Amino acid sequence: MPTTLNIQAPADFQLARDVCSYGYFLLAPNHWDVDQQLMLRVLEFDNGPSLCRIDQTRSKPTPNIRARFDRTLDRNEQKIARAKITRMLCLDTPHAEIKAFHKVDPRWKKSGAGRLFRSPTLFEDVIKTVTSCNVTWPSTVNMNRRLCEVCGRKSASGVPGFPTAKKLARTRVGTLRGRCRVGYRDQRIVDLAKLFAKGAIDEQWVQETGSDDEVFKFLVTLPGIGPYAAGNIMQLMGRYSRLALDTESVRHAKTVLGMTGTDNQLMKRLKAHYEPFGDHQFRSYWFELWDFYQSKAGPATTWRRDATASMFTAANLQK
DNA sequence: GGTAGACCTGGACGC
DNA sequence: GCGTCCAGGTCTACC
Repeated sequence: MPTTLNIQAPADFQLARDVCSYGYFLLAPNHWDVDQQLMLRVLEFDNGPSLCRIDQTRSKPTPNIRARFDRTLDRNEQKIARAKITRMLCLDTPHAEIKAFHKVDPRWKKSGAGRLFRSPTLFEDVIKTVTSCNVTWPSTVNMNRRLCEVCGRKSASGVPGFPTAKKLARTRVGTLRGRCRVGYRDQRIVDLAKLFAKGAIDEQWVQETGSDDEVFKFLVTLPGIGPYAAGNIMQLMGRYSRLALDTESVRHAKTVLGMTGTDNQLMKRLKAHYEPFGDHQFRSYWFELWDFYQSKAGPATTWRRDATASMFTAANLQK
């Protein structure tokens, strides 16, 4: 009998708002079902992947997350599934932390925004970040779809998941370039996968115990990870004290914040602008950017994965 | 420490 | 439909 898990969420958690809060919810193998307002994706286990449907029941006093799988999970798999879903949905971010953010930046108190969607594993977040560098959004969408189709294992339902570090560490660079169309990122992806697969990255230190400064310095030593990617990976680990500045930030500075100057000057002004938000500055920056996107394309909860590739071309954002 | 150029893909545009 | 241009972050070489 297929497994169903119930996971208690923090009192302020809202599935639609908190899933549709960061672009990775649109990248394969994630699939936001707009009509049913639920998340579908394959989760990876040692015994094989399983397609999971995640929705929310409004039980009291706190809402429940319901995860329905396409096969039976054993006890160990259930424990792993809970941990992965908790990471994706930031269920371990307590209401108190969100309230602290809203105290620093009250603009988001009414909507309750504060959690940012992420992947079930740090490895997937790192690879997704590499596929978002030096490329426009449609290419990022395609790279992730192809990585899953070419290298991911299929669940009982026939839907592929995201490839594991072990799998990508053994994948030929020619396959990544030729079939997944990742371009020059091929070798960097394999090198990163090898580091994760052999345990050369202390995930507990990176995610929990290291200081923000130490972790940032470490991340920029990894292949394919520069200052932007490191800042982005930091926020995906729940470390919001740094910005991840790219050309989108420059556009935001000009069009939304009304700043002027050269790109270098704008980067410095952006840092100064968000400095007062302290440990929450990435959140403040990101929800401003997210608001802009939603003003262009409607509520993120209505975005369909396959349509966003054309919605977020540079030309459309300039309009 | 700062800067220039290469890396690769795919969208936009002109013909 | 084809060819060309350009955007995008990281890395390396060079000053």
